[in-house]
Amino acid sequence: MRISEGVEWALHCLSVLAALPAGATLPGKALAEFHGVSESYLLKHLKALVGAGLLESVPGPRGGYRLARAAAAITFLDVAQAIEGPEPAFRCTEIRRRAPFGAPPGCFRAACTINVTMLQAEAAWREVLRKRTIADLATSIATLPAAWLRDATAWFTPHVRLPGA
Amino acid sequence: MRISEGVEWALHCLSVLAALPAGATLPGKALAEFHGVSESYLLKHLKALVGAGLLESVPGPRGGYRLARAAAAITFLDVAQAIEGPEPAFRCTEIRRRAPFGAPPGCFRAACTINVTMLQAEAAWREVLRKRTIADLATSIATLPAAWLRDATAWFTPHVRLPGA
DNA sequence: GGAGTGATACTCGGATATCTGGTGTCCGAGTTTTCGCGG
DNA sequence: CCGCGAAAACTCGGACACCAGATATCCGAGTATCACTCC
Repeated sequence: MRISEGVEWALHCLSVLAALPAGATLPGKALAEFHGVSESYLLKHLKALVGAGLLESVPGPRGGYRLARAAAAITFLDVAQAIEGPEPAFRCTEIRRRAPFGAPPGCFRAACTINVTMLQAEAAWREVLRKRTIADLATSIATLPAAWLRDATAWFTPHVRLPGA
Repeated sequence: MRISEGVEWALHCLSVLAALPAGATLPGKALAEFHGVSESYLLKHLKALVGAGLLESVPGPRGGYRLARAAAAITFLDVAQAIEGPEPAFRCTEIRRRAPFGAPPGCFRAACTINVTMLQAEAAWREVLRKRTIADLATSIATLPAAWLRDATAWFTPHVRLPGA
């Protein structure tokens, strides 16, 4: 079991976008350079976020990405499912039905206990992620040293495209 | 994110072994045939369970596998970690440190909130699996139709090796 | 000086390679059984 | 009839291919900007 690092990238990018003025866009190139990752590959993940309705993309010069809705309305679960897909991690293949002798009809009408348990565990996992939003990340970023926040703001400013300008 | 189907196979095999008389062994060939899966590949997973201390293997004719401890003392979590490995599914790569401008020393002393949250979600996942044991599977199997249980017992009997015999 | 127009530069989007890890298979090491032989 | 021993059969264990999905990259479509020309 392994979670794609695209989830980590997406969460960091969303936290950056949440710190921008309302409506402002930031190109993927800036996001990639800031995080020290491949721009081309990051775009692949950002595209998934656009498809999931978490981001909006603006084409052309002065374009980029911006949040599609309020940061408080974007949960970690939304991001994880946008990147990893909605399917559960555990998929029951019903091997109990493959016994070499026949089974009476309706024998396995009840759901497989193994499957039920694994899905319960995943539900607990999702429940934790559903309670955390991108807005929570913004508050935690505010606790970083003021010097770093100033440097970060200075670095981002030339790349930010304000809506009215 | 995807859980190896080896976890499903292992859980089903353990539930079968838990239904045998105490100390009896069952060869991997019978387990594979019963579940309709590749014997060679199943052995790979059973070997992992032996390495994790959940199963004991007996070599030679009249050999096979048996539980290393009581079914009630083997949790779903033990099985999942034996197959998937102990590492967390989410691995923080600390991309926040890669900003193109320097960071003051000790700037990121606090743990990354993203990492903390993802690990909390995994902890919730593990907590559910820690509460379920192989013994729980045995009780759920008892609810299957009596006809099927009789057929299953009849099919397994020639393959079971009792400890004293 | 202002409007129109073309070229330009920059953006995202999709199609295409590469690579790691799970999946599947094979052959070898070890042990118990079994059969044959001798006493 | 009983004990001994070698061969055989069956088991697990580890090493070797194969394949799907994640990773990484490149090129093309689209749009706002900018410069230039003309009125």
